[in-house]
Amino acid sequence: MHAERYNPRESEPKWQQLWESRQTFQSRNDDPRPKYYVLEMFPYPSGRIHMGHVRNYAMGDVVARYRRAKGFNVLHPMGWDAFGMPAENAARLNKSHPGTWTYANIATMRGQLKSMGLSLDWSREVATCDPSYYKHQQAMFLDFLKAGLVDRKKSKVNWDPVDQTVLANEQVIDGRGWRSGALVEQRELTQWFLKITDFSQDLLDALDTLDRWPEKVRLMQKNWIGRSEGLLVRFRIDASTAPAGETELQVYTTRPDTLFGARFMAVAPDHPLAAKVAEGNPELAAFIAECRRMGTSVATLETAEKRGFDTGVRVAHPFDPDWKIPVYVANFVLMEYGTGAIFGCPAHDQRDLDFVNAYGLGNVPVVCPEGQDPASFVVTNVAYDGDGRMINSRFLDGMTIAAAKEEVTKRLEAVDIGGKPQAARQVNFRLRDWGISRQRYWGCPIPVIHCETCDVVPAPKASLPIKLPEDVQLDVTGNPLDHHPTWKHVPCPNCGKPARRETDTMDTFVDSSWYFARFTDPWNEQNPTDKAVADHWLPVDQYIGGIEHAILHLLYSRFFTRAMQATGHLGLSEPFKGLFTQGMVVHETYKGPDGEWVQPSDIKIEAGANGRRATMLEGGAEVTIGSIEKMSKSKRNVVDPDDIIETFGADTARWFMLSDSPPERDVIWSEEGVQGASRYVQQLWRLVGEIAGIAAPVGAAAPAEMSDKAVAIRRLTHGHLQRVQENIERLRFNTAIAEIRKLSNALSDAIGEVEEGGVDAGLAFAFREGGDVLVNLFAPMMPHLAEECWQALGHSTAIAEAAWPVADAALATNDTVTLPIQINGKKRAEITVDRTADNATVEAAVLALDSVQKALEGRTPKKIIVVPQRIVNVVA
RNA sequence: GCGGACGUGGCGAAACUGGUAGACGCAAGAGACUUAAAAUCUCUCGGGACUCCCGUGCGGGUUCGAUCCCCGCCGUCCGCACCA
Repeated sequence: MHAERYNPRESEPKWQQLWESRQTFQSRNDDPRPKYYVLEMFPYPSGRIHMGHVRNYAMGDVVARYRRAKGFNVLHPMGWDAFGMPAENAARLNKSHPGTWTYANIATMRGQLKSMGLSLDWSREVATCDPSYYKHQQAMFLDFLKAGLVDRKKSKVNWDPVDQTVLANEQVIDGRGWRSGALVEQRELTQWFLKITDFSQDLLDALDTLDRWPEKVRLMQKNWIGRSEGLLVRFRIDASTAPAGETELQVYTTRPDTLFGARFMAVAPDHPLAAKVAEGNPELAAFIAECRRMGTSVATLETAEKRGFDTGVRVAHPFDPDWKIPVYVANFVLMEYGTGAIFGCPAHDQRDLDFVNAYGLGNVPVVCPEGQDPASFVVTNVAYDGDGRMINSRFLDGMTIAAAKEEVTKRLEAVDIGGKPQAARQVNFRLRDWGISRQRYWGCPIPVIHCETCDVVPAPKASLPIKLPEDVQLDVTGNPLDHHPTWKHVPCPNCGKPARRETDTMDTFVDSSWYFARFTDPWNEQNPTDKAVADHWLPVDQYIGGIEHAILHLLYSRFFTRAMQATGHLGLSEPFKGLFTQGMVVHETYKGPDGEWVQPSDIKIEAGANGRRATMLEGGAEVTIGSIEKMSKSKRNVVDPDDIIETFGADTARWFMLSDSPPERDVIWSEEGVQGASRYVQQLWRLVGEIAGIAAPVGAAAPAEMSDKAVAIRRLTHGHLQRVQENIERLRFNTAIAEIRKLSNALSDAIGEVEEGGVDAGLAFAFREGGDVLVNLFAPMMPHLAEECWQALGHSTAIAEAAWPVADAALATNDTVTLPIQINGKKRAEITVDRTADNATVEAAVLALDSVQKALEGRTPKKIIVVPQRIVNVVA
């Protein structure tokens, strides 16, 4: 007997157990069916899952279940991005071990994810903090080292004073650490680098092949890589002003055409020439020191005024040995980009203009906009960086910018100074190598040994994994590994003398740069991957995660895949074929009587014709409803997925997450919305019960004769089936859900109409088909309810193992179409014609209509436009 | 400053990228059932001077026809930011 209400609390665990016992979602590497790899960005085991996870994994699960039903061998794994600072902080607070905290969190969150009913292959679960995982990461580091993809160098690094560690450029957001939010300082340290810049050009070029990535992400990566084409120009230093041993100054420019507009040269405060001059010039030394102080944080740099210091050094203009140009040290020149030196052309560069205006150096425009009189064209406060013709530039005058660039380049390439041309074309990238050294305990140890005799020695592969010590003292300043009494002391693998281990660990972004490959063969003890297996599964067909990883994780993973290809671990260079970046989960904020943030579960909202009003559940005090913001602990506008699953069931939570907004946009979590979803769950349950009562038996053949009514139901069924399918494939979950609701509404209406008259064989068949299709359609979103309904409809196997229904194209389209008729662009009538009717027939039929003749008011149509199966427009 | 996206009812949105603007839902209102409430069911729901007209941020343009294409504004959000 069909129960009146569907009870998710009873049903959901029941079906989860069935799937688990039948290993429904385990995928085999030797399955001959076509593969489909669905992956959601794996979570950091922070303690509990949040609504963002629910949204992310609900989307991935729809794709996985849909593809499985479509006959693909689906890989849908889950793991844990388990190294990182929070574990260390928590362990220090609780006086325990980061691993204890991490594994406890993993256990909790695994349970939560399981309660969501996700179709995951848990047999492939990995945690990056496990030696069985990081062992392979260490092995790959050694492979990369051997292949020349690793560098160790002293460099200026971003130092996070709160986390007490180094950050990569990508991890500094607006001058602050991405995790701690602390103002980042600059420090000189010797660091390990992965040579991502070896692949700058390829990482840029291959963006064009990622046609299933969001345009926005591709553009962000393009800008981040920051390619520019320019010219390296050597300026001769005037001998009488040159510091000892200095003969030339090399600059990089993308505007060699503006060379005749040069007013000054500028070098970075860290430039060797600046240091040379400063040796005998205390004032300059002081200026450089001040620049360094200012430059400790990126944030202060942004607002700083342009300042400079004349070194007294003069260089000769490349095209005029008598033209001497002063060399400044300037605070706005970066040592890290180009050569750390520029030539300043103030008329056509805003920074240079600001600089000359501060120091009274003047400017000469050399590019004149089209239509401007060259004689009267002047630049005062706004530099001109647009197109135009060359002026005041001797042999370049009259040329376009492009022609002038080419001319200058050719001439200077032909000049020989000391056996080398005076200028060379050069491509520059903004992208820096990836500094991966972190001065933390809870990360993957870098597998090298420092020996006084042999210098840096790679750890032998047989010694891997180099495990973190269990007994660690975390309440020390600096790196706990470095402070460990014994861990770092090892004999040199080369000469056997006492040596010490590298105590820095790897950036946790290294861990997440290859986990997608590990999932393909997570049991492999010998190697990070089995190349053949990895090449079979990869690339990931659909990757889903937050936009916040547009650069960091996604760029690192693209690099890592290339590095793994270069070292023989993979046979491909792009890891993610399809990428989808989902929006955040946001929620209203509430403030109590004293202006304090109040959490949603503590208030009551009443809605009436005059709007909504909120009060405290306890005491009834007035609550102010505030703006809608990303769920965050600080604003207390969080909703716990556990509470929702407990109250409404996982299906309701999943359905609401998918239904309310387009997936790439933010979704507003609301109590009303969840209740709407919950109501729909019950509605479906009742509808399926009614259908089960009148439907033909499972597997019944279609009768030869069917009433119009039955055919109409079949048409609806197949039409909606086709559209839901299309929408899921395009990841348009919200519109897929709208189509499902249309089908259930239609079936419900149809039942209401036939009840009195009884059901003939045709109708019984149509309802059997409609009910089955309906349940299949919502099964990817609400898998537990679907199993229960599937059973209620008389099926004895699980719907999770059922094939997707096949849409009958003939039924999905009607024989006739109803066309709107416009008179002069305004809709005036409608006409129903045969789908295949030709334009002449349609025209005649339209003109024969009374309503059309009336609207024409006796005018003769000038033109009739018939767009087949769309519209008719009569122009009078 | 540079680059990009977006702007549609009270709200979330849809419109197969040039073809009936507002599907599907949320909220609200009216009614039915009920002693009552919840649940459920039915109806209304962009605006107006309501057989018609106006409406997709604003002002123009192209077109038989524009939410969609072009030009110019306004606003919101995001990314990068002395990158030479």
